[in-house]
Amino acid sequence: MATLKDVAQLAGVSPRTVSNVVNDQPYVAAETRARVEAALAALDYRPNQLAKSLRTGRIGLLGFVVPDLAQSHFARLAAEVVQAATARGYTVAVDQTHGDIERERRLIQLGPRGAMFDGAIFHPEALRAEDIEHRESEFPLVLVGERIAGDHLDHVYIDDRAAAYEATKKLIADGHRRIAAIGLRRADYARTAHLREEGVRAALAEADGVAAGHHQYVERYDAEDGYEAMANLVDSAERPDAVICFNDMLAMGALRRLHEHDVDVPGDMALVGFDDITEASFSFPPLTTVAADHAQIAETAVKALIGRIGDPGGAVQEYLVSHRLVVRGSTRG
Amino acid sequence: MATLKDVAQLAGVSPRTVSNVVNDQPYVAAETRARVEAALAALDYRPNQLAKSLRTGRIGLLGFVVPDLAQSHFARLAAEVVQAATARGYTVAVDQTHGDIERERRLIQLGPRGAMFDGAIFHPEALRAEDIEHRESEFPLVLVGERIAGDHLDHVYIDDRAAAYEATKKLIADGHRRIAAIGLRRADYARTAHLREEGVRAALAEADGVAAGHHQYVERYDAEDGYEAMANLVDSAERPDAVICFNDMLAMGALRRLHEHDVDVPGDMALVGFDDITEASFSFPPLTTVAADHAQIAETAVKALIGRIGDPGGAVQEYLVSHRLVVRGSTRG
DNA sequence: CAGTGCTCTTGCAACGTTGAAAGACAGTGT
DNA sequence: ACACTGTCTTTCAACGTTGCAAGAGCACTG
Repeated sequence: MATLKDVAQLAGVSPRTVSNVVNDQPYVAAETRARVEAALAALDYRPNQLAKSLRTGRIGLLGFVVPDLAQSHFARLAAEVVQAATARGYTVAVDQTHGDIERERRLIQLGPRGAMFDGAIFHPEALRAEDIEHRESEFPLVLVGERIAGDHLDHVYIDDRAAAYEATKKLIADGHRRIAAIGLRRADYARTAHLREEGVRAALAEADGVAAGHHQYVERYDAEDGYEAMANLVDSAERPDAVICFNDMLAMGALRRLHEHDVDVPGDMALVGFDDITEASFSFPPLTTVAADHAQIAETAVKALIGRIGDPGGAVQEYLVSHRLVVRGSTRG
Repeated sequence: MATLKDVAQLAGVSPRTVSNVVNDQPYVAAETRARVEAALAALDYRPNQLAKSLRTGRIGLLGFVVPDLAQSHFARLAAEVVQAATARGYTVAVDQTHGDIERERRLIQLGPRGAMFDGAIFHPEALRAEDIEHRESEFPLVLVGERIAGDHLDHVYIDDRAAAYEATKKLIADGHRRIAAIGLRRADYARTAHLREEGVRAALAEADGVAAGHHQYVERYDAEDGYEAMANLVDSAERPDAVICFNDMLAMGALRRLHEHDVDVPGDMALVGFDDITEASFSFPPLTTVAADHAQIAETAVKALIGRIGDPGGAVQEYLVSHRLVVRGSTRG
């Protein structure tokens, strides 16, 4: 692998001049530039990014850390983050925590992998507010997803309360009269779940003649949990005629249970999810769901992170990203 | 950020000794080690990976390059690759080509991002055999997916021909008598498609009284294409009673078309896909599909790549990974 | 008591790049 | 002839680490 020195020798100039040519500095004589460029081509010179980074302090690498890349919500986010980062000259390294709280704590403190990154975008799963409050590191970090950070870290989020409120309103408008939610959490750090719950309750409280079903608590947020939760509802004496699931995987599981019980969706029961994962549009019926704008989240997070890298001391910011209800076959209308 | 030098000064030893402590070298006196460790803790020393890499030549970073991370097949692969690489002390950087052939060509030659990686795992989309034959770079690269490399690059693949053969055999065994395929490609570089086609034809040729349906050519491999292709089959005079789609997204699109035409699956028509993406288990009915072992592919590719990094000149190898038919509701039996 | 071997520690240079600043040269004005 | 300006080029050191080789101290050997 040719270095600046090799090229310099071949072209008969100093390494510094070669560097100037490579980096398009002014004040290089046309004749010299030509000679150097010939040498560059002859040796097939490619700059050593490592050495460059060591010298300049900028690595051009962003971390993107999620619980599990295989979950389509995170995969789509990752795709958009890579896109947005690439457009700005950064490469993205991915890491998975699998919800391991120790790993997440370490990450918050150190940044991923001994901070071989300029900064990171992090979607925590198990982390709590207090973990973030005690953060000492200066490592540039932007949080996505759960809104647990208080005022301590930059954060990109959607208005979960409003989204749940709107989804519930729509079910009421469609004529449903008993509405349950699947996906509540008891733990007080599960902010997102609580906000969605609030939204649902607010909408129900405003409506006349609409009852709340037996809201279902779950441990994880996967299809299995949705399948189990729906078991409690489908044969209940007070079976709801509409159910809001706090993510799409829960809804997928719930839907499977409904199929097995020959419950017509949305005739007998309407179903709404959250996240708009790709599975949602291929279920039968396709799922009505609250879609955050993945591209906008990614774009915002990357921009925020790069801004933070450039200004480590600046004021912490929150970024609100829009959402919308994607109406498909699992609801009427 | 504290450096070896700072720690050395505080501990009253040379930087080299601190390095020895950090890297657990033998021949450090217990007393010295203790003093250095105290200093390390006091200054919260963390090694600069960049400097280390510059010196040692090993970066600890693997590239993983796919057409589009949002596609669940690639997302799952990515998740497993990250897992396997992490277990071996490597970090994974992800890049997307979106099927851009120029980008893929560049990648084959240079490695991603000016080779700021130790090596890369690459799932090409548009690349052809001749692009690889003319490769000059020594950059450690392992291919996954399309088997286009000939003997020029390490490659991890499944036996597509056998997989398609087995799937077709199963349909025949289930009593289907007219079997069509969706997903054929005209271009001669689309090896995977051709192999699957061969497998289907071989199984059909062996069977008595089983006809081939009108095999469908497609441009891309997405739901839209499957939806369109099925339009040609569903109302045809010679409607097949079973269809093999060369990936799951094609099958998803086909399934949607069947729903719209009120065709019972699998009663009136059975459906088989390839890849076992998560969507496949949540469609209605859930999709029977050929599943490659993602974990095994990832594990094999990472191992192969790390091996290649350690031995750039070694003989090129091919790795065959197992597959199996996941039988779900879209087929009988 | 020189020679040998063992443990522990250090100094130096190097990885490939760039920032800072000085040097070389030609042209211009006085 | 001299200072000054502007263009072009180079020198030097530094980023933080580790490989190499040598040095220091000590005990044991013959």
